[in-house]
Amino acid sequence: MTEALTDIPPHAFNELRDLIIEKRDKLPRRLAQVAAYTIEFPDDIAFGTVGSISERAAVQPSTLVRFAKALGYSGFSELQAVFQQRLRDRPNNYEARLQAFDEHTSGHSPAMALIDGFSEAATRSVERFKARIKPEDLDEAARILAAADTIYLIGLRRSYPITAYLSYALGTLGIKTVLAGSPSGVDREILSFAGARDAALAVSFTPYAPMTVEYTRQVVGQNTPLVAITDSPFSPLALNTSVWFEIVESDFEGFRTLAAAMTLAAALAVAVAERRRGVGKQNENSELSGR
Amino acid sequence: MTEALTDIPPHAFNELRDLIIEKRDKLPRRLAQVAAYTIEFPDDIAFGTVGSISERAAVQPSTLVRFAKALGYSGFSELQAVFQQRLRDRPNNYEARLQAFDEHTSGHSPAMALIDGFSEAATRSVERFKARIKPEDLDEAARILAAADTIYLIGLRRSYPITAYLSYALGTLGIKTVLAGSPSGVDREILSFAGARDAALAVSFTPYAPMTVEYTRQVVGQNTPLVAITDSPFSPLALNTSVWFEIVESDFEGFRTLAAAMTLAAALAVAVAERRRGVGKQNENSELSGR
DNA sequence: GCTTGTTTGGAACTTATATTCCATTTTCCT
DNA sequence: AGGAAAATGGAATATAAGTTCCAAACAAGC
Repeated sequence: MTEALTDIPPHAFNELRDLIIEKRDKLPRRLAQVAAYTIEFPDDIAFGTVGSISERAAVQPSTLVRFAKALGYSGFSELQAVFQQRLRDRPNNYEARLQAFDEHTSGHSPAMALIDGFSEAATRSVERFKARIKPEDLDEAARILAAADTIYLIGLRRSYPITAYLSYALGTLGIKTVLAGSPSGVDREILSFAGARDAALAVSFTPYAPMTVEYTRQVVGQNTPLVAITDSPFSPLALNTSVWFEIVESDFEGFRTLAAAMTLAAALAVAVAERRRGVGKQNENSELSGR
Repeated sequence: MTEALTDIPPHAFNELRDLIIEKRDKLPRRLAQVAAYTIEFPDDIAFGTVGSISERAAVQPSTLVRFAKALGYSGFSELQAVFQQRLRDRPNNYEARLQAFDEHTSGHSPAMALIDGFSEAATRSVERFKARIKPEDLDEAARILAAADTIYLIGLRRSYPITAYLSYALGTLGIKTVLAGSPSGVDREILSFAGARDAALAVSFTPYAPMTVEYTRQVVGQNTPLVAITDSPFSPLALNTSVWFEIVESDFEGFRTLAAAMTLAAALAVAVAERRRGVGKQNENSELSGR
């Protein structure tokens, strides 16, 4: 019988492709025929039905199922999901054409230079952040914040959008936050309520806003655990801090974006929520179930 | 019965997209909802089943069939074929695919999975934004905002960090702004001062905060020029707007980042500042230069 | 050339998918 | 407000799909 020849079949298209090419010679005639067809017309595998594909590949429908099983999948649908995943969320024809259009109509305009510059700065910032972050820091920060009764968010000026976003994101996740630094301006009184059972998250970049530093000292003095997001190990926020993240944003024309800090904020919010929810379910990557 | 409104439905995705956008306003509520979903998640239409799509779009399966028929197709499958065709026979940007898969399979710890996921979402958002933006829109927006006496910034909830950032960035560039949507909450009175010589910038994403829509109507009613940042041509902000930007942020585990919107905000701030400086130099006795 | 194990074709079966239909709700007009 | 028309939700139905099964064909070893 044509049993599964593989332990775990690949999820990624590239691996599957390599597997098919490698197995090709060892497969019986009809299955090899299918293998060739899948390599030559991957789009057809992604969109067709067992009936339509088998017709075009000149085999029986059952042969397609056998082929999938020979590769270790439970059936044809599972194999097909890999071919579909390859086409999802990719830049498509429509967008590619738009892009081409934009590039040759006004690729050199001053406006486009700004867009390009800031886009590149954002992408670089995010990439560097990803490369440098220590996952255990994220875990630790999530632990601290998840254990907090209330999370006090401290951020002024350029950092304020970050804390504002965290306030929103954590709020939608059902986590209580207090946002300092808003134009209302009664921050010190608000922060005086922070205690050991709460936690604070402070964000500040060079040049550090004196208020942020002062507020941070205050809450630390009240024995409130602190998580900091800043841009240098020498930042005043990095001292007396339970855990801190270093975020260095690339700049363009002297302006720094917030892309990396925002990315960290989003990840942090979800990490906290997941931890609160208990260990919850692991992120199942079973988005492949379609059809 | 919802009869076919069209003679022959389009075969090409671009035509279909235009048709949907055009028809959108004339369609009943649920069908309009489907219209918005098809524009926002075309890949899902291409690959999903009636059941899965209807679930994610929060409508009944029958509504999808009705939608297809309202557009002139014989059924949903015929409509779906157009969405599939769009993804077929694409140019082989094989490198991009390889890269995407490598990134997708990298992270191992749950924390790193979050970082990777949001980083990828941020990068994708920025790339897509860069590909789709029309530089002349940026020029036009900069012209409007540079000519303004005061710039009124309207953004609530998820959009608030964007306007908060703009408030900071424009402020450091010496441009007068008023930020609505802050927790202080006296927005309507503040916005009532906006006039024809000012300008407003509104930011809102699905689900549109009713307050944002209301504020926007108010300032437009006061003849204040409006620049909007939103996520769909169907957004209430895209109507009655001098110029608007479409920002579609990729999501990860249902959470959207702000990377693309922030990038646009940064570019916009600098573009406005540059234009002001330029105008000031060119005609020094201009009434616009004063501030 | 016979036997054994594998492969293949095609029909039967089972699952799930798209579509239709109808009762109910909502909207719009008088 | 009252009534007609349109729209909606949800179950029922018909269709199509994927999968399994078995007999026939084939290949390999004795």
